[in-house]
Amino acid sequence: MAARQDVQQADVPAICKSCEARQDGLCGAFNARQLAELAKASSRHEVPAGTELPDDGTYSNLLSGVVKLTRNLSDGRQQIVGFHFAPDFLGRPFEAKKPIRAEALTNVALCSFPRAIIDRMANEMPELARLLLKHTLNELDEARDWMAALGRKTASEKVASFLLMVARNTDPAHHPASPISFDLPLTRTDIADFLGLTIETVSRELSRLRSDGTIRIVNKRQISLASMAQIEERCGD
Amino acid sequence: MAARQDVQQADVPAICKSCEARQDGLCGAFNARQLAELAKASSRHEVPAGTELPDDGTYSNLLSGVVKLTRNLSDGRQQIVGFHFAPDFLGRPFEAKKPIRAEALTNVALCSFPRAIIDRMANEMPELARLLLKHTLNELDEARDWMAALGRKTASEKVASFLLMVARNTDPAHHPASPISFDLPLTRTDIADFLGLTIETVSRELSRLRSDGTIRIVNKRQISLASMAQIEERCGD
DNA sequence: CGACCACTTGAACTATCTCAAGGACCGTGG
DNA sequence: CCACGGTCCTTGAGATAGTTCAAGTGGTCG
Repeated sequence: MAARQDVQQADVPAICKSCEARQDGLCGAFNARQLAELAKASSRHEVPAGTELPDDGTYSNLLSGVVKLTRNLSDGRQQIVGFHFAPDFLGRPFEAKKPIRAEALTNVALCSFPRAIIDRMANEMPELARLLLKHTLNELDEARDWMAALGRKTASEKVASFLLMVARNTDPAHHPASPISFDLPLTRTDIADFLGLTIETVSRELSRLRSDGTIRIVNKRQISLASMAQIEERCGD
Repeated sequence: MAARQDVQQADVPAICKSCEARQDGLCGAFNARQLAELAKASSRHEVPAGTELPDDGTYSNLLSGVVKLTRNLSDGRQQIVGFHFAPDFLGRPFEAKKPIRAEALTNVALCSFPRAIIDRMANEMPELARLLLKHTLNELDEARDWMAALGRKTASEKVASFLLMVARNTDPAHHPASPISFDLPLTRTDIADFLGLTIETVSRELSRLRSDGTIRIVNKRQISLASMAQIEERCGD
């Protein structure tokens, strides 16, 4: 077993060897042979912040950066319905009935595959199908968490919950009692569009959390928290 | 091809023959042999309105009735994060991180299977895995639609959108221009918990839609619409 | 330096909530 | 049959969280 692992390891394509997505992302499901096949069809590219990522039927590993997903009402009101942080996986087998736009919030690096390859592999590999399902269920759970936040939390709880989410994505293994600081990959407008608030309210609530001593605002985009646990108390759930 | 279909048809378990879920629900993916295997392990039962459906590791087809899914904040605030209408499919392979409660809103009939059987079949049948994924993606799209509604719609648009959703689930094939009437399977409290409003606001907005002439309130729980198209205009999207 | 952009802060406004009262319906028990 | 209490819903009046409008700060870039 250990030996077989080693052999496989040796055959892993060079481009995949250092790739984060092999551990936590989609590619963890593949063996060396499958990775080699995928690597042949994959293409790596980087896109600058602000670029819209067209829904062109490819699947991608998000190697670095942050992507937002938005739904728009007809008169221009906007709601961010989700984020992708590295090493998430983007793309889906079936079209959404109402369009959802994906846009890079930061510079983003992607490793993309044609849809057909993943779809075929999902047919052949139950564990890949299972992984895709698990991934989608996670997104569903997150969407439902935010439904509860949007429907039932106060502005202050929404902002705290948002900061906690970013902190968790910055360092998933962070100790709950120790301080942490991170850059917000979003403008106030994006935060407002995510939390269902106005930018003024977001700004005011951030100021309030600062005067509370719950957060420090280092540099508009850079926040530091005394601890995850402390902000968690403000989230209302 | 037609002949083979007939042979399969003949072997379909009696209990499945008249079942709605065979057409639109999960069981459409199975052939007669598979249905026979499933039917042996399945159990049909009915539960009265108000019953909590425990997350006991079974999967179920919802044969009739309506189920709500709720998330609660610690201080008792409640948000409904989704509904299941017949012939939806309930149950999931992986635990949610935060608990979600399912409760029957009306009397409900279920056809349940042990998780292990479905999970095994999903491993053996790529088209079942695909159906489960498609189903989950649909739920995700719906959750995101409601995120946009909760975050960005006015109270009046929320109520209109809710009525439209119920109307669509009552008769998915309904002509957009012709009148339709239906029973609300929810109390005002449930509607409020879904839309992130108070019951008073829900009541007032319903009254307003009635004086607008957009809806008729026949009997508190029974609503009739002049047309789907008309209510659609009030939804804001 | 000046213009611009993202952000903050203040003050007035408003959509929605809260609190309170009353109506309609329903089952229960006399 | 009616009286009773309970639940669900409606409506009104006042309170408030969050918005809107407006002014001002600070940083960045040409």
